[in-house]
Amino acid sequence: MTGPHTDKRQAILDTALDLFCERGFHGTPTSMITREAGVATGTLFHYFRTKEALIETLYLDIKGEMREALYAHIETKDPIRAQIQRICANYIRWGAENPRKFQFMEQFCNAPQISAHAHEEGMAQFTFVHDIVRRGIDEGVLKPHPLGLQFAMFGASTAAVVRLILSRAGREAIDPLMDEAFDLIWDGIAAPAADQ
Amino acid sequence: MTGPHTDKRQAILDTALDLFCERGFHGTPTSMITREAGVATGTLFHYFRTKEALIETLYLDIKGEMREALYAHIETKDPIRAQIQRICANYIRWGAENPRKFQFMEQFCNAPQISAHAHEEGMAQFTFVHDIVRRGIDEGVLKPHPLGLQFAMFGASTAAVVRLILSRAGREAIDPLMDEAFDLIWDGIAAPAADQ
DNA sequence: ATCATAATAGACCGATTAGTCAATCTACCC
DNA sequence: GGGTAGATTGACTAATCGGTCTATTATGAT
Repeated sequence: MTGPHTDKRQAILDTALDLFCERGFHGTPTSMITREAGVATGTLFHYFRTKEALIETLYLDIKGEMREALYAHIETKDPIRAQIQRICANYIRWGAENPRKFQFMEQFCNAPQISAHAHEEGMAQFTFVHDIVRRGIDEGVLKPHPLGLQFAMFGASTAAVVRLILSRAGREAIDPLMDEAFDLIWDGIAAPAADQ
Repeated sequence: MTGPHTDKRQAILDTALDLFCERGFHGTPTSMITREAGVATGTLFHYFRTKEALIETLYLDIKGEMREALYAHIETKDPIRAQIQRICANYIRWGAENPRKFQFMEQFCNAPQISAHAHEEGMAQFTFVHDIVRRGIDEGVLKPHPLGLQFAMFGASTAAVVRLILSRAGREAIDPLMDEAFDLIWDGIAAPAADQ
């Protein structure tokens, strides 16, 4: 799987991730990507038809990786609270361990440079979170507010915690902050009598 | 205040706001801005020294405007809960009524194209929110979590509500959603006994 | 009427861009 | 060793970019 083939392609993707984060899409010339990656300009366009195709591949790769991370150790049989806590912890840990990829998603998850089709495909990966929230509402564990509202607040709050952790960059352990954050989030979305 | 002077300068700012939102900073040529605004290239560089100066002016203008909106009808003597509800409502209404400006702030509030100095100056406008949250924690009305965590969650949740409203673009009244959203946010950050 | 200053215009310039292309290199099969 | 398909290269191009410059017009004070 790691031949001279995969190496250069991956070097281009890795370099592009860094540069797009730091300088934006149009702010990063393809010539800069290839120079930093140590390949020729032609090599980039051998693997990716256009610059847009490159960022779209990057976007879908990372979104898939993120989905895998969020989904880890989720047991459908567990109570809703435990499942949501798991997702929350998975998200925060993934973000803290992959700051570049987290930053990339924040910057480009609504960017016009990425086709609407890719945005849809990326979103579709997270229906399992939607389903869990819906079940929580149906079972009366979560407040009966609109699903979209609950989902949006849950996602936004968790992302905010990651941002906060990254801005303090390793100056404190993340585990206690993670638990405190879940308490805040849970109290917001859970029905009064149901939080254990 | 509205001479032929202010007109063209404002036309450039208005057009730049739209185009930067739709296409990003580097994705928007100055020539496109001037064409859409109906002025000559020279006129843009008469009012703004560089393209960066243009976006920085836009950024600080909007951030100031936003601060004014958030601060409206805040009475220091009111209870903390009422003040936070007011800010929350002000924010959501401003975002719903100024979708372009809201989108611009989301996209560029951490963008590298805007100087660190301008970012600082922009942030400094919102210390009054910080102060209210701190007072809430001191008085025991809000949970004793770290100020940064409380502040981040409050801001992120409110922004998420605006995003939700904008994505549904006028298909429902915003007032009920606004109240529901505040309930969620408040239950998350408030101390158990203190939500009234 | 005169003059100074600011507003406006758009042709123009050097630098930079995304993407091409013909040529070479590498790896592997027979 | 001969052949083939894919990987790799970097000089090259047509187009576009941010910004300059000079010229012209509008405004207003005296």
